[in-house]
Amino acid sequence: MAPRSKDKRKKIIQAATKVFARHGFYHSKVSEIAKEAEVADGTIYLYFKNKDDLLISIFEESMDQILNLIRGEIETEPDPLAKLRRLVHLHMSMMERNPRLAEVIQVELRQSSKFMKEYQNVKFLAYLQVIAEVIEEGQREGLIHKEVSPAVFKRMLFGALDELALQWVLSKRRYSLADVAEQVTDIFLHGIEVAPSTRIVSLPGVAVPQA
Amino acid sequence: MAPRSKDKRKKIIQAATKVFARHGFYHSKVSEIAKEAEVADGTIYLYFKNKDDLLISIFEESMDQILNLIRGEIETEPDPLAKLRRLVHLHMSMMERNPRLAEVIQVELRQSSKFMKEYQNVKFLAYLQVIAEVIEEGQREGLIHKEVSPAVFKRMLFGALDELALQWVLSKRRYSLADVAEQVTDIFLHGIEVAPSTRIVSLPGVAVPQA
Amino acid sequence: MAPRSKDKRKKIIQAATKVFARHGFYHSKVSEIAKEAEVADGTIYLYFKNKDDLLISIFEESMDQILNLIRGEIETEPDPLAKLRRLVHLHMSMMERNPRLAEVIQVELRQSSKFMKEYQNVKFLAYLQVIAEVIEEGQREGLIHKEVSPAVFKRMLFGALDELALQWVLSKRRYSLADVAEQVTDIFLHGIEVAPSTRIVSLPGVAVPQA
Amino acid sequence: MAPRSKDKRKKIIQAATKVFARHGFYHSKVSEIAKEAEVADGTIYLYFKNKDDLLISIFEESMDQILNLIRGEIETEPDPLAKLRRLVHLHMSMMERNPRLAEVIQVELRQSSKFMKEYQNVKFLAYLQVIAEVIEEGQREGLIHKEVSPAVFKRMLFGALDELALQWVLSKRRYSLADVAEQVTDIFLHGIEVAPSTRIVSLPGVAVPQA
DNA sequence: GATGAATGAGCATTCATTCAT
DNA sequence: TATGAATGAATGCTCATTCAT
Repeated sequence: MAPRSKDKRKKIIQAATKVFARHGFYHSKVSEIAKEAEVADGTIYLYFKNKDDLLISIFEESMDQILNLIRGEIETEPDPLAKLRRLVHLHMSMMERNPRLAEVIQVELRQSSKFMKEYQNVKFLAYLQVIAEVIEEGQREGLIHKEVSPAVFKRMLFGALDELALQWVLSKRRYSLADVAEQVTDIFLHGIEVAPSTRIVSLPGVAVPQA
Repeated sequence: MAPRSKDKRKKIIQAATKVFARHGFYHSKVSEIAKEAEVADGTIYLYFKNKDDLLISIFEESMDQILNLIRGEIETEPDPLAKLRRLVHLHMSMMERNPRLAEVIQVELRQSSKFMKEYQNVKFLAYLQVIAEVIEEGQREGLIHKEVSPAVFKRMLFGALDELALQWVLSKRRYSLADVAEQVTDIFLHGIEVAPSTRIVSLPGVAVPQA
Repeated sequence: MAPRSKDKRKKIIQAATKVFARHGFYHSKVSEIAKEAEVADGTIYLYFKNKDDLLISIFEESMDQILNLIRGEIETEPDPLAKLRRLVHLHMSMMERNPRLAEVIQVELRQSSKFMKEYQNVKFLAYLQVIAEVIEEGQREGLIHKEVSPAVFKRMLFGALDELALQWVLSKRRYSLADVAEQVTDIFLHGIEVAPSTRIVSLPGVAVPQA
Repeated sequence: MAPRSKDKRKKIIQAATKVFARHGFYHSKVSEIAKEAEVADGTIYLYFKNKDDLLISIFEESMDQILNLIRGEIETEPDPLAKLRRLVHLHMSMMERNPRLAEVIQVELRQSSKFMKEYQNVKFLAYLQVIAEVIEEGQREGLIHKEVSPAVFKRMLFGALDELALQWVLSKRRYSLADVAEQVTDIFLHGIEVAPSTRIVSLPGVAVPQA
């Protein structure tokens, strides 16, 4: 029952990621995944319960890796604000380095969230929790406003990153996601509003110095 | 097109929204939509090219409505910041009032953006453009930082709203989205960081006044 | 939902009977049945729930016909013994006239009795019941021994007829089943034992008159 | 073949009998048989050509045993009629002692007779032949009517026994087959008809002595 | 001999779409 | 316009069998 090799499982996961990214989950054929992985159709079923399980496994294992990487990396940052900046940067650069995985996660996660309603996406929730914890830490240290709800913020941030990564994927990755990451952090940390005290009213016909 | 026909088309759109929300696009059967709309299976093909076209039409028409509503409503607001606040609020309350439509847009939009890569989702882009224009207006008026890229911001904001609405849909709508809208605006407008000048270091054992 | 024609259903039943007789239930392909019936594969599923249902329907409808025929025919017979003789004859001649149906019933009934354990084969039981009732009638009229259990006898008779019909089917129907029917009735009615009183002991070397 | 191998073959046969009885031939998996026999899947193919061969072997070997047993046992009986009675009794008690084997023979034999049309079921034919020989012997001795065709009778008897045993198996073996055996012999030996000379007409209102 | 991971042919069933009425 | 019976292409999954170890 225990399949012979770890390699084969990995090859199937990689092939499935590739194929799902190419055609989308529903339009992907198990036989194409098998061909891509250079195994027989039936072999896939030695490692995965069914096609759905394959998709779920891609998520779980990717999320697990991302989670571990991020947890390790942000630990070394000096304060919660720096951690947040680092987290955003890591998220985007991981997507940038694994565009096919990005595509699957971006495009299929929503779809799957439907058929995985019962399935508790533990890994994904853990990922969001990392964000929430950084916020809470920042609040305890007086660096982040107490009014900010960690539960709302974690989803806002993820949603923003997710949408930007999707756009990047769909645009055929023609620009740098890392640059985008900077802007995201700036906006979330400072907001977009010019503070009223420093505001300079722009009057028509009058040249104004730019901030 | 006779008025009678307009009704039928509308009934089909509504039935499809209901059914797509219930089962997701791929698991929805045309025959079930027909039954729900109280028309024959074949009748659907008199109004829509195929199943995909049905999904696209739901988007287009909903987006159109949302777009028109938002454009009209924000026009009356005094300044770009108020417009932004109003836009966020409208987005969320529309979702709140049309949960089934919300579900289709939230859950199926991503999926569809994949299989409809060629199809340019004009209405959706127009919606994003409204956001960008408000930002540009704010920047011209000196109310919004010049460094903020409207192109990036519009997707960040949409992504954040989208994710929060999805969460709300999946949570079976147990809380108020309108309340969430407030928090979103606050964070985007003010950021989450406590300004260094006003920062109060929290020292153990020393009671500190809260901001 | 209600399919257009009675004819189509009948054609499918006949095609299935043919194909099941040719290859056996498990080796028959739905697509071959469809081809034989000159309908599309999917059409079969408008009339039958699935492949099993097709087999069950063949049984039910055949049994129903046989049952009705037999009930009508034996009614006209003067006494229970004549009814029994007629019943056996009818059973065999029906098989003889519908060899393919015979093959399905003979060969697949047993197999199916396995997967139809839950399914109560009402028609078959009704058929057996007809036999039992004739026996009971004969016992009331003093024509049949009281010790004979109708419940046992009905299965004995059916088993005997069934086995003989099977053999006839498998032998490529090279002899007359009607003739066999006569022998069956004789044996069941008179037994095989020569009554002791009329017994003539056969002595070696002594010619004995044959009965 | 080493003694060790004989054991393994036997274990496989027994496991297969068990599994076939449980699920029927077509729904039984070779892997389940292997598990039941505590051998590897591949091992089965060292002893049997394929799954069909496994079924055939069960028949052949069981029939062989039954045949030898019956031949030995009936030899000691004084006359053909006693031999017949004994044969029926032995058949039923063997089934009663090996219900799983009974199930396979009863339920799967028919099915198999189909897909094994080429395969001549020599052992089964030999079994039937034993019956025929007893009849012929009885006819030579003047104990059995000359008109009875041994070829027809052997199948009638087998069919009756088979059907009764099947019914017993399907009824979850809730009654004694040995008792049934008695009735079968009585009916076949004496018939069911009350001899006209001894017939007592049952008149309403008149008490009649029961035979 | 024994193993069990790997193979891949095989097939029932679904459902979007058509078209005769 | 409207119908809905008929179509038939499309595919996930099973499991008997093989063969390298």
